[in-house]
Amino acid sequence: MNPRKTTSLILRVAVPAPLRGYFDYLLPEHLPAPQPGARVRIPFGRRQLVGVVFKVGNESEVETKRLRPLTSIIDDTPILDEPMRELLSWMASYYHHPIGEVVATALPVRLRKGEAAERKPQVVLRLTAQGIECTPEQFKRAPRQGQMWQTLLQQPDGINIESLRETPGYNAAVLSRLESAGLAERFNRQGPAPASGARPAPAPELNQEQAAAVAALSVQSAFKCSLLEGVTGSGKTEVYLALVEKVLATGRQALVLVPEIGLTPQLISRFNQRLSSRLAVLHSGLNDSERLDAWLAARAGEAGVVLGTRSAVLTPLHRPGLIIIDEEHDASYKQQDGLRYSARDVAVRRAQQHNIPIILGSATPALESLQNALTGRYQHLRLHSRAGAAQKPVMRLIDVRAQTLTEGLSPALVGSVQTHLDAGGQVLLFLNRRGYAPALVCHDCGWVAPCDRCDTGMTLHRGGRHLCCHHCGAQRLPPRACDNCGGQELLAVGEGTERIAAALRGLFPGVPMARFDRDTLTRKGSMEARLQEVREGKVRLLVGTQMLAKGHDFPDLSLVGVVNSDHGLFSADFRALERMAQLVTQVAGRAGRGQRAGEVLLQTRHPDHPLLRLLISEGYHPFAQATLAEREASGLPPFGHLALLQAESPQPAAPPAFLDAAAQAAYDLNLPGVELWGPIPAPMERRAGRTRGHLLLRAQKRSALHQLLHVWIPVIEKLPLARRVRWAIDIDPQDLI
DNA sequence: AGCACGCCGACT
DNA sequence: GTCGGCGTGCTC
Repeated sequence: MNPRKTTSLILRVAVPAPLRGYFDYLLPEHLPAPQPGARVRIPFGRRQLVGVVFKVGNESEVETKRLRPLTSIIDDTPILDEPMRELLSWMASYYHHPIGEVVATALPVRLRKGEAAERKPQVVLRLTAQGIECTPEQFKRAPRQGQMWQTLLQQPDGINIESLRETPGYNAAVLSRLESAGLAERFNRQGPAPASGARPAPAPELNQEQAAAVAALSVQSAFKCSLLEGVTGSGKTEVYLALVEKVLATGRQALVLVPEIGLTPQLISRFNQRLSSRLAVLHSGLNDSERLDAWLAARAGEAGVVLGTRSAVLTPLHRPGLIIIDEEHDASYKQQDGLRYSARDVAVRRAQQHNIPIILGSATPALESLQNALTGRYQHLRLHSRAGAAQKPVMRLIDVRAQTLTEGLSPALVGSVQTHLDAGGQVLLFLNRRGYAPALVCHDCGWVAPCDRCDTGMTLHRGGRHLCCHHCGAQRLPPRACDNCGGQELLAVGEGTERIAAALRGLFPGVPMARFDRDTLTRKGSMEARLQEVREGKVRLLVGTQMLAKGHDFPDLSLVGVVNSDHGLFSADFRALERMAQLVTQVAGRAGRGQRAGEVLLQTRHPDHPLLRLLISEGYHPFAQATLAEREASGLPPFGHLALLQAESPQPAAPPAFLDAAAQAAYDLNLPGVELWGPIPAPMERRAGRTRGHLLLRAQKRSALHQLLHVWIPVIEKLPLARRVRWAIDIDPQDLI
């Protein structure tokens, strides 16, 4: 079709709808031409939506008479700059996702709704001249006013009312008394708070390896991807801080991404204390206006450092200078619904676009990243030694096959726990399974209490008095008798953290213990409080799931016991073993970070598994290299590329029918270089009342895969069966479940 | 996704 | 008689 030209301007707009492609609009004569990157209000069907202009021109594929005029222009300056628009269109084409939805995920909610891209004025309280001249004696009979006065006296530029509310001893009445006495006043401040003036804390001296890494990385200013592979405790964060410092000194910004679980108040305050520049923190706890504020501060360049989780990769930067991805292997960088992007991969693309260096850091790199480092595509830097006096922990396997277990614990493990407790150490037992027991089983016939809506059994909680499905959240009371044979003897089989904790209470009475899992840590901040108790030594025994595996420093922890190391050894998901090795290595890294030598014991029923043995005796890196060889032999990532078409529906017949039609459509396209694996039922076929199916696509060359997807997806979309299922395409899928 | 249109079952 | 069920079509 020939593009049609018109005399009036035509705007190509990304519209927030699950439809592929841009939509064109006419510019009404009374309006000035908006800049690319500006938001506009547009009529869409019977609705008014907020879209972003991507192109201003005079041609369209659509007949001019079918084009509608836009309603109004929201921004007179672009809200998304050119590199960001390019990144977003790259994401739309790479992840085969509608551009309008990609753009929407990059915008804070308030901007999505069309609100002005302005920082809301902050209400600030400061002392008046009269207030500054006060003396402590004047507050003798009003101690709470005195306390507030002291606080304000230390901040001559004033304190944001919002943050004042969170300071200890805040009281609205006290505040208004200071104001009515003319000692304090409120005013509105637009824009950034002046720098605190506090001097950053001095950097500790780097060891030789850290210094070498900093030296190697800080000479780069153009695009270069580096893998910083440093064992747990080797002090990667110090390397990051030194590099961020250097980037800040050149007047540029650093973007630092951390896993969801790693963005702790501890980490934030460490960055705050060590860096002179303002820090913008982006995490899930922010409300809409805080998020907009951080976003705008980053875009304006007021924040020198942007620290955030996955979605922070799309934060606009005024003068980008460096990107760091900490724990780059972490699964939380991959979004699992909607736009299924990998923040790590998007970050690499972004660094390339800005022509700036990017650093991927991990003790247990993803095999994809490791392979890139081994082939020389990435610069490979390694930190072998632990910082300070810490030593490498000793790892051993415990064969539990011929042992009598007490609630899943072997005599050898229990004995070691006792030894370490006697020696004054702390002990952590790790088990990646919460609840009391993973199954309720009939002693007579072997029936397992199932979830009604999923193909799985229910987990027992509260000492066995409650059943809960970990996949759909369904809850009910345990049956009194077997549904199958009526047998009265129902047994709790297997162990969860709750049961291990109960067992330890019996085995080590009087030893203070804490359990860390989603069931015991519901409130925000309760994790921090409990961790503080651990650091103070008030807790000697720790039981927990993977939320304990990462990032936390426990100087007195001397023994880590992995209750069950066999998760992932024989899984349907080819990545399960890699993830298990990462988790085991991470949790093992908690031991022996202080002066004590650490010991790590892993209970297993497969002590002869070659890769498990390799991991225990040689460590993660040799394990990863051996696993890479296996992947190469089978053509799996990183030696081949995958895309996954998923479908689900409450009607069991719909997903396979749709996937069959989709597979047929792919064969009909007759494009070479792509293998179709399936359709097959998903490993857990029914989940939350929906039946799920998979069609996996594999190609040796990424380009072949994307060529197929490019023509195939528009065909799938129009399949009549597509309306009967919920379907999604996942590029570079992480979880095949 | 939304939203409207359109054609068949049980009810104020 | 109509209120409303969800199949189908459309959005520059």
